[in-house]
Amino acid sequence: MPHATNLNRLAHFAAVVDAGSFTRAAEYLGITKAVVSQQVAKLEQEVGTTLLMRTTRRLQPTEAGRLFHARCVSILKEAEEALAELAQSRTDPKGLLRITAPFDYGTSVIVPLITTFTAHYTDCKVELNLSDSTMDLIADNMDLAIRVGWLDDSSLQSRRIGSFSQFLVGPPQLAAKIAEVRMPSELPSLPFVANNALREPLEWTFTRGDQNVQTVRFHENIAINTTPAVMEAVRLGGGLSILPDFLAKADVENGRLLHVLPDWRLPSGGIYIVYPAARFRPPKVSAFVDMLTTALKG
Amino acid sequence: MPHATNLNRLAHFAAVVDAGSFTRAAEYLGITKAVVSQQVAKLEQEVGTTLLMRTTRRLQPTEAGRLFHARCVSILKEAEEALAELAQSRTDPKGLLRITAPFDYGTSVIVPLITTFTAHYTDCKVELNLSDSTMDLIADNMDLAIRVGWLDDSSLQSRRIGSFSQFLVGPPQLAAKIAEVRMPSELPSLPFVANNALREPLEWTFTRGDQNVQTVRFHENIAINTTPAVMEAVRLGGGLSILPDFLAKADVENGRLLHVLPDWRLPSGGIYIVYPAARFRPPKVSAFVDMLTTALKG
DNA sequence: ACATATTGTATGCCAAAAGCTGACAATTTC
DNA sequence: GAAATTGTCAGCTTTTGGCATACAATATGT
Repeated sequence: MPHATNLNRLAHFAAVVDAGSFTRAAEYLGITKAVVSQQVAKLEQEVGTTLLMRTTRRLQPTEAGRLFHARCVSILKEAEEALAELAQSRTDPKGLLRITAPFDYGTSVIVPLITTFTAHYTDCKVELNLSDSTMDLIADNMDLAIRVGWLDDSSLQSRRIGSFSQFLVGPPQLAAKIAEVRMPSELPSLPFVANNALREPLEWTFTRGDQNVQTVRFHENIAINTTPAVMEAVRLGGGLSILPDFLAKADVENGRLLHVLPDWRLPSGGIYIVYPAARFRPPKVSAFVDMLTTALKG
Repeated sequence: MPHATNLNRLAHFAAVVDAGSFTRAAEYLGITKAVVSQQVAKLEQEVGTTLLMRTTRRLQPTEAGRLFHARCVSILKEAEEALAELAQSRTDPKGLLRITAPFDYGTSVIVPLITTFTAHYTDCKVELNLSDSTMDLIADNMDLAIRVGWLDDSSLQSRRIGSFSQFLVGPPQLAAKIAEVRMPSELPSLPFVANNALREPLEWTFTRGDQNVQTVRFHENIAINTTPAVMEAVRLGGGLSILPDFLAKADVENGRLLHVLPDWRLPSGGIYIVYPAARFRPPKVSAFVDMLTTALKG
C-alpha cells in the first residue's frame, strides 16, 4: 500500500511559503486563493501536522513547515528538470550519430540495423567506427559504443542489451575425426585455429550441466588476429575454433560448419551499450537504442 | 506560469515500470488498470514523448522512459521520506529538551518562555544551561542554543529569530549632567561602567541618520564582567553604560534608568537559534522554536 | 480613532478529473 | 486451436479541484 498523498499539494504548499502569502501563491499558481487554502489544509490534515501559523495578516511557517518546505523545493526542482529533459527529447532525432563497435559484431549485427535506422529517421546520419580497441568516447566524441564480452569498470554508464554464447565449430572436412570426440579432453589432438584477438586464445573451459567442468588447452596450427579471418580459416578446413553465436549460427545451420560437442557450453558474455556519462541524452541516441533493444528482443 | 503537470502521474508511471506491467501496477496502486493506462497516456501526451513501448504482452520502456523512470524513483523516494519525517513530527513533543543560552538573555527572555512551554507541553522537561562561553552542542548533547550578538561561522545550522539594539543609559542621579550632553563626543567626561563581558567594552560607535557617525572612547570608573551586575551598578549611580534593549527597556520605561542621547543609535546584533546539523528534528525542538518565534514577534 | 484595504477562511456551486465496470482486440501459453 | 492474460476503449459515477462570493480578522492610512 503506497503513500496515498497527493503530490500536487507539495507544489501548492511550497508556493505559499515562497510567496509568503496565500493570495500571492494563488496568483502564481493561477488558481484562486480559496483553493490554495483548502489544499494546504488538506495536506496538513493528511500529515497530521500544522505547517503554517496563519494570522490573517502574517504568515509564519511552523518549524516542521520550514523543514518540509526545503525538501519540497528540492523535490519540485528535480521534477521540473526531469520533465524539461523529457520535453527536450521530444524533438525529432536528427544529426550525426557516432557509434563505435567491435569489427565482427559491428559488421554482422550493427550494420544491418544502421541501414534500417537511417531509412526510418531520414534526418539522421550515422558514422560507424569499427575497432576492437576500446576507444575514449569523450575524447573521440562518440555518442555511444557497443562492447562485446566483459566490461571493465569505467566511469561510463553502461547497459546490458543482450548476451552471446560461443560455439566450438569445425569444418565438414574433419567430420570423421570430430565424430570420434566424446569429451573436451580429447580435443587437443585435433587441429585448431587460434583467435589472437582474444586475451586467452588457447585455454577454454567447457561446462556440461551443473557439475561437469573441463578446462582444455588447445595446440594451434594457425593463429590469426581477427575473428572473421579465423572463421574463414575454419571453413576452409584449417581446424576447429571457437566463434561467437552471432557469427557462427548461420553457417552451422546451413551445414558449412559443424557444432562440435553441442552438449558442452563455453563461457558466454554480454553485449553492452556504453554511454558517455552525460546527464542529458540526445534524441538520436535514444532512438537508436530503442531500435537496437527491440531488434535484439526477437 | 509554473509547470502544470500533474505530479501524481509520475508515481503512476514509475509504478508501471517497476511492476513491469500495467495490471500489476494497478494492483499496487490500488486502482484499476484502465486508470493507470489512461494516466500514463496523459503523461506521455503532456510531455509529447513515448515513454513505453507496449505490445499487450510485453512492456518495454523507451530510452526516454528509462531515464525518466530513474528520476521519478528518486523524486518519489524523496517525497515519501519528507512526508514520513513530517509524520514523525506529528508525535507529541515529549522528553528532555536541553538548551543553552547566554546568562543575561537567557535569564530575562528564555526563562519566562520555558515556564509557559513546560506548562503547555506537560510531557516536556527543559534543562537550561546558562553560559556566556559557546559550548559544543554535539559534545554536550544540546538540542539547541541561543546565541546573541554576532555568529561566527561553524558547521551548525542557524536561524535568525530576532535582533536587539543597545542603549546608552544612565542613572537618574546623573540626570543634570546627562541633560547637558548634546553630542557623543561630550560623553567621556561622564563616569562610565565598563562591561568586561564584551570584547570592546570602551569603544562605541554612535550613528544618527545616515551620515552622522561618531566613535567614542569612554573612561571607565568601574569595570564588571557580567551584564546584570553592570546594570545594577548603573542603577546605583555608578555611571553610564551600554545595555541591550531586552534588559534595559523596562527600567527605562519606568524611569529607573535614563536613555541618553536617544537620537543616536548603537550597533545592533542578532538573536539566533543554533541547531546541531541533524537531518531530523525532534518534535520537542520544533515546538519550542515555534513558541519562541511567535513570542518574539510581538 | 475611525474608515479602508487586505488577508485567510467558509460556503455553495459547477466542471473536470479520477475512478469503476465491462467489453474487446492482441498476444502468449498450453 | 483453446484458454488465459494483457493493454486499451467506451460509457458511466463519484470525487475532487476550482470558482465566485461572502465574511471575520487584522493592518494601514489619515
